[in-house]
Amino acid sequence: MGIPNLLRFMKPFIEPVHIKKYAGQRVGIDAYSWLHKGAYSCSMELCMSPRSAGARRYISYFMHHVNLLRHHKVVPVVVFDGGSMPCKSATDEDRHKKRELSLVLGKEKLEQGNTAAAIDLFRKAVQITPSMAYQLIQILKTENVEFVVAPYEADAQLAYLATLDADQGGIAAVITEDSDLIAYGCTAIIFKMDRFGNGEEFRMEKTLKTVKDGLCFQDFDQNLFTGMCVLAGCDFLPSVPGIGTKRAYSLISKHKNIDLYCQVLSTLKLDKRYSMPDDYIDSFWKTLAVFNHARVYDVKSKSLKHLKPLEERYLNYLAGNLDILGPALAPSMARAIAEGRLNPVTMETFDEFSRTISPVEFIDTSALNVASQYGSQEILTQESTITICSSEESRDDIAAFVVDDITSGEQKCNKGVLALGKFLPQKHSSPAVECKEVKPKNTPDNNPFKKRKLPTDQGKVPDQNELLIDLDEEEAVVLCSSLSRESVGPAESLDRNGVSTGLCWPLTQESVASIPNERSSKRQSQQEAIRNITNKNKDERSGLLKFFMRL
DNA sequence: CACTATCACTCGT
DNA sequence: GTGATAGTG
Repeated sequence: MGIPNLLRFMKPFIEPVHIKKYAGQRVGIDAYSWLHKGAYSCSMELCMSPRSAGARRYISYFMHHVNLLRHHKVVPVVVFDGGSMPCKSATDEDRHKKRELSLVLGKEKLEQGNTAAAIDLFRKAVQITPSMAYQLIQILKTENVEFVVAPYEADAQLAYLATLDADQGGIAAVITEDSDLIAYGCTAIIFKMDRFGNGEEFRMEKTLKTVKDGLCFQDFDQNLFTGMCVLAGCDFLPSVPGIGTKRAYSLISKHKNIDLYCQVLSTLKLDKRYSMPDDYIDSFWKTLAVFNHARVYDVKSKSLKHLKPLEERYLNYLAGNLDILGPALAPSMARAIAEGRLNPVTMETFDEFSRTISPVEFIDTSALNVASQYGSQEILTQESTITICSSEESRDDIAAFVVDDITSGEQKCNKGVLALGKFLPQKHSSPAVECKEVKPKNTPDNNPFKKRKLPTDQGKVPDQNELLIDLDEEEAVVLCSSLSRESVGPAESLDRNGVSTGLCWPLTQESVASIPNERSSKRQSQQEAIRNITNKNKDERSGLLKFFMRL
């Protein structure tokens, strides 16, 4: 991914940094890198049962890092990838095939009972899908975290934002794992940020000024620097075999101050050592054009723009074939994509039924995930249905682990058990069967109106260890606020052996309060109305559903 | 000899 | 992503 070896090559110019350096400033986040790392923790679930609550742990991972930034008074701006670039399709396909292969092999290993090998393969098989991004976006919205979906590459969008002033929506730095940001000429990049906020910082101006370890970019400008990156090979264009970062650097160094690369390239072409594809020079120019002028979304004008204004020489060169910078999009489309309403890959609106995660769920998983580390019980939540897999205790004893334990740092299990009796669903005689019938056939089973798996569910042997509790949002909020104490700061989370696994952020009262209250009553009327329209035709139903879903 | 390509291994989750 | 090593000009 990115430019091979570039980070290693740039090591002399990369320094340790802590995120608090950016306190009070806006910092861009390459969503893909955190989504990918987060997906590591639930790769098996994502592969085998993507609709399960466990398959959403990546969201907790992501929000943990968002909260880390907010804790240090850094304003996160999350940037998602949009559509894929035409010129990258070869690389994309390649990766996709490898993932599918891993998935098949992983399933095989699982059948053979080799779980360890299966998990390993599932990790290689995880894909970050637009749907995963969409689900995260719903959480970001409720948490008031700014985000934007890039029309194409998130990297280009981030590099663009880094050129803007903060009051214009700009960002002071970018957090990513992708060295492409360097090629895009991003001014400040934080790589390898861990869960404590420590990372490694690259600054472009500094790099272009400093001489270190025999490396000198003083005669480089941004364009030369990007040219070097392209020569070394990137996702859009593989390098000429035998050329890596070092030779790319020395090639550009030798020809420095020569504003055209043609000489560099013709030297390369004449060099018998290397076999350069005939169309390499052509591709090189196009690739350089992408890194300089890729299409990005401009929040202010709510339309597409170029990363850097198009220079005339590119205009001539590309001969009107600007699609390689990302095909143009109508402003309305670009906006719908940027705001997360339109799937940038399929260009279809996201199915409203697939908005799966209510703020309630996030709160629960955030607080309870940590809590669950104190005991063997697994706590799953899904929508406002809170699933608690517990031991054989009676209903009233079913306990959510209380966050108090964690925040006080005590390593006790089940201390401060919260009796859930009062939240039990008796008053919701809301029959599961009715809800099930209302559900349109093609709706993903993770929609808010999905079947409620009750222990008494017909046709299914109830699992004695599984108890599902139906909460409406108001109740859930009460539950959550008692779980997450007021003004809880980051707390250390410990594993079963008492070893620190990092910090956690149970949501604060403030955060809980930010959930609009009217939602709960709306939701009740929703459910009621839905039940009443069981017999109406599908169109009418889906229209009504859509109406009620507009929260 | 310097460099790239490729492998196995590690980390965090 | 890193480090070790084999292969190359």
